[in-house]
Formats: sequence, C-alpha cells, structure tokens
Amino acid sequence: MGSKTKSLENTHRALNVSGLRVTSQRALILEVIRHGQGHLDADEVYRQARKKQPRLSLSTVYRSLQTLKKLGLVEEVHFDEAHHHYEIKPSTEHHHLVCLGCGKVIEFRYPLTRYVKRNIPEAKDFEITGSEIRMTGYCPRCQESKK
Amino acid sequence: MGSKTKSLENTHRALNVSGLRVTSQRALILEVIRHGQGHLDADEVYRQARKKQPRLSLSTVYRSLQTLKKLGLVEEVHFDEAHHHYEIKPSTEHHHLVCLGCGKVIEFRYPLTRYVKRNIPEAKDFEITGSEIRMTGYCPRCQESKK
DNA sequence: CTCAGTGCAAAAGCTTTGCATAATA
DNA sequence: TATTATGCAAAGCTTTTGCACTGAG
Repeated sequence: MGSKTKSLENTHRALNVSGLRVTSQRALILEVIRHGQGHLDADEVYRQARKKQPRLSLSTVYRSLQTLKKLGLVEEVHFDEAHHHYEIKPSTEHHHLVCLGCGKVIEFRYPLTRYVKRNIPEAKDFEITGSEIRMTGYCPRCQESKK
Repeated sequence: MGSKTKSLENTHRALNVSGLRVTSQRALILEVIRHGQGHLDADEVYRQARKKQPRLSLSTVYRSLQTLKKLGLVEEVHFDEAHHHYEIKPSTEHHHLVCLGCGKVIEFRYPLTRYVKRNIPEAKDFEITGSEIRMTGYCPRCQESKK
C-alpha cells in the first residue's frame, strides 16, 4: 500500500472521529500542502488547488485550513507578519530560518520547549501549548547579490 | 538628571542624526511605550496617547512606530498573528512566553542567534537579521480556572 | 521659508462570516 | 433525509497611503 493511500486513511479517520465529513476539497487541500514541499500560504494553496478543482473558493481554503489545524494534521507557521504559512504537522519539534532574499527555508530541530521548561524557572509550571522560532536573514547567495 | 530627561535626550540625538524631526507625537508615543510596561499593540498605544493629545491620529501612531523601529529605539514582537506589539528595544536578546488566558508575559534571556550559528551547519553562512521565539501556554492560575 | 510630519479619509490586504445551495453520511 | 460543507459576495480588522495642511528647524 502506498503512503498516499495510508495518509488518506489517516485523514479519514481523523475526520470521522471528530464527526466531520470527508470532502474532495479537504482531501485536495491536504494533498497540495503535502506536495507543496515548502511552506505555502493560503493563497498559494488556493492557486495550486484550483488547477485541479477550478470552482474551489478561497473561503473553503481558509475554513479547511482551520479545520485541519484543529485536527492536528496541519501546522501554521509565521514567517512574516502578513501571511500565515502551513505545513503538514511534523512529528518532531523543528523551527525555521527564512532567507529574506530568495525565500529559501532552512529547517532545524531544536527542542525549545524542553529547554525552556528546564531552564526558565517562571516557565516551570506553565502548560505550554505552542512554541515557534522565527529567524530571518540572508543566505550566502543573496548576500552576494546585494553587493 | 532624571532618567526621563536622559532618554529624551537620547531620542533627540537619534532623530537628529537621521535628519528627522522631534515632534510632540513621537515623544509621546515613545513615552507611552516606555510606561506601558507590558507590550502594547498599535491601538493600545493610540488610546493611551490620545488621553494626552486627543487629536493624535492612528496613522501617525503607525508611522511613528515604523520610524522608531528603523531607528532601533523600539522593537516589534509578534505575540499573536493578528497584532504587532511593541517594546522599547532591549539591550540583550530576550524572548517571550505569553499566557493565553490572562495575557501575562514572561520574558527570558536566551542567546538564540549564537546557538543557531554554532549548531546549525546550514546557518553558518547566513547573515541573520532577526530572531524571535514565540511561546504560548497557560500560567498556573489560568490552568486552574479552566477546570 | 522649506520640507518633513500630521490628520483625515479612503484604500489595501488578509481573513472571516452570512446565507442559499450542494453534497456527505 | 438531516446536517455539514461549499461557493459567492459582503464585511471585518489591522495596517498603509494620498493629499492638503501644519509645524519643526
């Protein structure tokens, strides 16, 4: 069985458990995020998905994104202030370094939550629900082209 | 000489060096951010500042915030997606843990840039221009009241 | 006196929402 | 068949911008 089939099954299960329906739109949107290797924003998801389903609406994209986020299938990251970006929820805590020149994204693992729990006294008794590192800069190539 | 006088002088200098003008609006906005101990968003700055200067406009607040940011006097942080928050630029790299229940902000020091430079090979040759950790959760008291 | 800064109103950009229709379970 | 989800259009919110007027240097 291909991994595509398997992830589709997982999606079905996750939706069913929550009493939600499996629609072609939700499947497609998840598919687009999965294939869009990088980190797409809502509009990029919309444009990609419309190639296969031209009547899809942007509001459906937004609503599905929220649904999938709540289900824990998709994660929202914030590379810049203006847009949200989405990725398939990763199994290990990782973060992003984004090049402001070319948009390249470098992912790196770092167990931030554990670090903070261990080293920040005031955080000891916090119930931490989200953690995100946002780093920006210029990759070697873009530093060159700025000169 | 009081510290208020001193910081006013610093502001003057920073503005003058850049060929910018010292206006009552800019001084007031900086004053509000400084006193508003927490981390205010643009609208909160606006409402506070209007108590002293009722004709102040929101666009001036936004424009001043950008100016002060460029001068390095004020820093923009992103506690949630919807708003930007502003604080007087701190001298050492620190980050924030925000309680989703009561809005309390815990600041903690952490030399993230140095860590990443040292430990993430792909980041070695990056010119890093910004780094921000955004952690959210519930403080002990708010965990209680959820029950 | 001159040009940067301000106030006001309008616009822009992303995201959400109301409502009738379509589709899932 | 009973709801849930969708499409479309309109509204919402934060932030930005154009323009004439004001005020700092």
